[in-house]
Amino acid sequence: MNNPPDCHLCPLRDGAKQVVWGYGNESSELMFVAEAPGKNEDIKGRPMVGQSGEELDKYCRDAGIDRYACFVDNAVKCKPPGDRDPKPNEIAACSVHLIRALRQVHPKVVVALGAVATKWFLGGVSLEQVHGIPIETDTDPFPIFEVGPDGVQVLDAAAQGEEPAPAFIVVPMYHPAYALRETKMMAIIQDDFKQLAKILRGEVAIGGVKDAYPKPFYSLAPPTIVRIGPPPSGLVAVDTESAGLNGEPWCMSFSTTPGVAYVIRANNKKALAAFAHMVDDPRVTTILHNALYDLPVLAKLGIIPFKVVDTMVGAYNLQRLPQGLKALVYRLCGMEMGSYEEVVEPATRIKALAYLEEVQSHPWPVPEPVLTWDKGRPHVKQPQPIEKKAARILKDVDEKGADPWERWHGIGLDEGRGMVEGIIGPMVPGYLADIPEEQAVHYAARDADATLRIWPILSAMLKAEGLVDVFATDVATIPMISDMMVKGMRVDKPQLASFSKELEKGMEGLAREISSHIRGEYINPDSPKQVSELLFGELKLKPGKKTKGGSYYSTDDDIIKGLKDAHPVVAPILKYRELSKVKGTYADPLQAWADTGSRVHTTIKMTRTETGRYSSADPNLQNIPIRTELGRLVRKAFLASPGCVLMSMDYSQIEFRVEAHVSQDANLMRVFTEGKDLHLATAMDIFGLPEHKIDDMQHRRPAKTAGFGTLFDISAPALLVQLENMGCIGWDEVRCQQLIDDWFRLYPRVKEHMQSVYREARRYGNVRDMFNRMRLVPEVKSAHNRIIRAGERQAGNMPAQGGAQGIIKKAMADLTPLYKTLQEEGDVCDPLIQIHDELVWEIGEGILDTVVPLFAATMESAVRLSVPVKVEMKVGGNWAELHKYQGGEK
DNA sequence: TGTGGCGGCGCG
DNA sequence: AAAGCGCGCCGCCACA
Repeated sequence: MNNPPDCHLCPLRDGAKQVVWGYGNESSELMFVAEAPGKNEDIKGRPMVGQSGEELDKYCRDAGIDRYACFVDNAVKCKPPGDRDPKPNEIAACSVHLIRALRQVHPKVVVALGAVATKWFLGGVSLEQVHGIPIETDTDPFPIFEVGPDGVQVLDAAAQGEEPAPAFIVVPMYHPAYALRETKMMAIIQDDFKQLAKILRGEVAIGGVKDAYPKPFYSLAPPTIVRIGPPPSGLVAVDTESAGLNGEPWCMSFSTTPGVAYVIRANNKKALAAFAHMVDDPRVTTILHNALYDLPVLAKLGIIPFKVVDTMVGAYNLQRLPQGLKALVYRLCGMEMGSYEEVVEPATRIKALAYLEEVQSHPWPVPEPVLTWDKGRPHVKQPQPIEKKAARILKDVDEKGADPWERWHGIGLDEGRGMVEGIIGPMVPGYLADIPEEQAVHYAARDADATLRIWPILSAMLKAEGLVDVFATDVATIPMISDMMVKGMRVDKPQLASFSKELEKGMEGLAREISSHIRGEYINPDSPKQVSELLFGELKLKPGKKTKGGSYYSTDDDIIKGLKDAHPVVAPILKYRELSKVKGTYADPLQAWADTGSRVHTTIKMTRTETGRYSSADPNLQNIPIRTELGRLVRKAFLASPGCVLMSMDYSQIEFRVEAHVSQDANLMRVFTEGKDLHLATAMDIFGLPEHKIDDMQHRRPAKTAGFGTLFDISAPALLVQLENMGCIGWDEVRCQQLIDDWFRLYPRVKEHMQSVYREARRYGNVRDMFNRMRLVPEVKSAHNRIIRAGERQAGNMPAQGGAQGIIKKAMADLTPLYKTLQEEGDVCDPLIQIHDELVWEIGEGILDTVVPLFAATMESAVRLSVPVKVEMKVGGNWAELHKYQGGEK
């Protein structure tokens, strides 16, 4: 390669040790182009030789590709400082070198590793959409250039008498370095390398899947729609679009034939009624993409489908597909979709500007000064008046083309935006209603078309992967999950408000107490860094581990709890943290989340976790405090409605029961069939003591902790930390290791089962739980031991966590017709939230005697295991004070 | 001024 | 050498 001796085309060279030129076989048909050198590359002068280089090697080897027979280069040849992304001007300046390499090597296939390289070759495409898809470049994408004193000059190739650069195939991929951070991405990269091998063998169509219906027909539904009958296929894909402040439905769209879709406007009552009748039919399956969003909207339109499937859930079950409709349908059907934001953007912009003009033209109250912290000292800051902020945004829109919507929402609610929105209402985005109807109809219809087209493909993939039952179970829980979100949980707003005040007072007192212990210096107890400098710097206390970043010593609870006796400042710091957490995460936000009826509505995500669990967000109702007295005061503010009680149904020891079932360990199974307390029985056995000699702290708690640890493959040092934390005395690493060994000696098949799961993971790169739910563990095929071990632990935990989820999901499906029937009969029986092994309900007092035994029996018989399944039922007026249900209560 | 990573911590 | 699974959210702080 005729590289220049050095290069100063951009400022990056000044901070780099050397220019890292492309390297390798210059007559290779395959070339890799990554982003920029990192630390290792900068030292060694070769591209992709650090950790991500090793990762690249491994993926290549596993796919049968010889990386060392290839040419490897970067889009940018000098290491950016601090490993930041290279800037556009740096990339542009460095292009001359990449073009030279491409012309010299003239590869047939170029792998673009990462977003920067992909953008260089293909422009602004989404990697989520196009990764692994071979795309042909233009005939001669690379101009001849000349580097002169004025910079880079592009010359006309033909005029220079040069041959045009030969066309080649670009395969965009995620960068291995990204996979090292987000190890789940390894699955996608590994798949793409397998795909690359096929591309090299000429087995893959260039450009990906072709859109089979490039000229679709989308339209407002004709008047004859009122006579619509069930489609011959029994399949109808449906989507909804909302507009207006309260998310009022604007239309729904449907498709029963690929490439054809219709839109029914929300005001077309007759057509909606006809459609509602059509889908309320056992012969018709309604296909939705993200049913949890659409079902409540459809309900508002009077449409309650008889049978629903969800393509987003299908994509989730398959694990290696994008969940967004746009990327999904591009990859599966080659169909291109405009984004909603793009479609409504012009309207959003117009409305935002008008809003900001109004804000700017009013005088607003001067904001109160805010107390902040600056280098450990309190500091009073005078926030900018909100009308000034609005003016600033308008100016930036004019001068820099800023996005007015984004900028306004970048202002914190407590920075004036909340006040303004309280008075003139929030800024309203553009809706489909605000753009020309033809465009709106096209956009809305296309989603239904896309959903219909992906369904048969997903359906076949689910079948091929043995995931039909898993999918069916997930889909069967949709109605209950949807109801939970719509119903919400009742909170006592005044109680939360006064609690917050008390917490604030408490925090002030603690902050004073903390500062009284140090030499006139203030610290912000909310700052881990300042706390660390105080404890381990000024006070010279004995530090534990460093933080992950390594810049200072960790101050987490586990570490500094043990320092309470070493210095009196430690205790108030920990207490302050507890108060701060409760106030900032629960007491304050929950008030704000509550609707006018004092109910908080969470968003439950069915497609988020690796193990099949649900997650809850905005607000998260799955992590309301329970373990400390103070935290329970938050829980106490969750109330039952008048005439109702809260009911909690909790699977007892469900993960261990699942483990007993899947491992078939005789001892573990006996514990449960004989109805014993697992951890007590374990402690008696391990310590060789009769029950009356078992001490909780000395025996049962260690056995319990070790037991839970085995499900995660805990290490002896980690177990030691746990035990010491709980106040168990006399443990060391050796004894902890012994305890773990003893646990497994007592339940030997559990260990064998875990090891067989590791083998399964290493062999297939994925593991299945007892319901055949699949979890990918691409980590086991990493080049790095630490990551492989983490992958194995994740794999080992999947059968228990996934299995437990499978059981409660089946129970939820079984309970759905029961509670729906009660509701139809006029009773109050509402599911509120699922917390992994627990369901919380709001139940009319009068029907408790019916509901408790019926629901308990339903949950306990949802699946048949080799051991009994037990449920604990508790009721009460608030969520903190539940008691075992005895029956016969009022 | 706005953003994202990190430390820390709430739950199962 | 590091050595615990699964989540979401808060405040701080470095950085652009």
